[in-house]
Amino acid sequence: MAGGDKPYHHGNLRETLLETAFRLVDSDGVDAISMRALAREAGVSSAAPFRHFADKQVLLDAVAEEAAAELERKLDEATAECSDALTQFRAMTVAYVRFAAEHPALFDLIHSTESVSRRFLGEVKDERRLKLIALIYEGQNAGLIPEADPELIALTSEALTHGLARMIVDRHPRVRNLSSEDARKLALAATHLLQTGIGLS
Amino acid sequence: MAGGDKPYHHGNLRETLLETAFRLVDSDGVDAISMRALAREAGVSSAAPFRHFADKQVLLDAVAEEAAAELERKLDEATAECSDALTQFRAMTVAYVRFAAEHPALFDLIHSTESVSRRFLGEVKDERRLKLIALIYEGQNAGLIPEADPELIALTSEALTHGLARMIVDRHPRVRNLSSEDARKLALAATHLLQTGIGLS
DNA sequence: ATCAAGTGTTAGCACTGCTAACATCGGGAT
DNA sequence: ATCCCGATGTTAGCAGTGCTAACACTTGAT
Repeated sequence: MAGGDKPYHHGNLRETLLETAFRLVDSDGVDAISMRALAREAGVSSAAPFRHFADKQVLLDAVAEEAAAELERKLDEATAECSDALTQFRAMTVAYVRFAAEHPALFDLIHSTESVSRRFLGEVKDERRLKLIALIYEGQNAGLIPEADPELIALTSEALTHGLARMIVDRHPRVRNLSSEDARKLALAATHLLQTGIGLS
Repeated sequence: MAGGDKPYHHGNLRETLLETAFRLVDSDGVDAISMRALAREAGVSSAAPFRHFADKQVLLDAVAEEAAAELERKLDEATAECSDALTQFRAMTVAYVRFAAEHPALFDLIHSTESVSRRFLGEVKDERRLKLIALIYEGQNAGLIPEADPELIALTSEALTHGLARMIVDRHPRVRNLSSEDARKLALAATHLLQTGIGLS
């Protein structure tokens, strides 16, 4: 058999496109991808991708979803080995900032993709927020945390984490060119400071 | 004279393009602008804009610069009527978040434009950070603020502010569909919480 | 008056997202 | 076994994009 003759049907174009797009976004940013280029890369005609993704945005949504899942996995890994809730929270913050530092384009895509942002941040992260709020209640009952609205305290923590991550992604001068190890230290220091301030420790 | 005959030269194409682009980004987002559309809008041929802006990115840089200046103006206005440094800091935070809530696309553009981000955040905001750090030193000398690295404390405050703004721009579920009045309250509450925690008040 | 610089024009290239019409394959009902 | 139909591929082409080259007009300094 002359092995070179590829079959009429690709086999699993959808996943191939998704993986290629994921890699490309991660390395070169979201603007670097084009349907036609993806098609070429997969050795397929320029119209083929549209059999699997209604339009470019749908493809990007799918990539964002994948990226969100990856982030989620990293967060799970990070918290898995922590015993108490407080250390879990710290580990999560560090992992979040670290992901942003290591995959800025993916991080950006996740948050700029309306549908995914809604689903991921809405559903998945809600249980984490509930955990956090539970922890805050706990702390308040023990008299360790001031009697401010727990939702507000949770939101403040999230804002700090997201802000740190964003400053890195946006290449804010103060935080530019940080190794992910530096990012880790910074996240740890900032959250520690916040927690010390708020009274978590 | 038959008034309709427009002259060969537009007169001030550059500024017209800039203004139109600014308005369009603000209302419809950065993806809504195209050189050709801007040219049409200005009643000029599609190649004309390139006499004034080497490429699209340069045009966007200029818009971002304008937006950054606008933000700066808002921050100045906000702090102008405040006496003590602490109230100034709070007002600045509120104004920053408010700008993000009211002009998400411009806010986004500012931070995604490498050159402007470097200049604006690097130069202009540096003096504000110095002010903030001075305030923190003051607080530490008076024993009101724990002896953590002032730079770190300043960075933490900035991260919180930027994070809040970003959560709004990114339409994070928790802060979605916020009126700018709500944004004001939220920013105030969060910074107050942070300051209370850190010991600024 | 002339000439160079500045600013506009047209035409066109290479690329993009996307669609329509047609081709091919594979698997389930007959 | 055959038919056929849906899934998935193809080619051709439209409208739009950023950008460039070659040319035209205007204006101000010499």
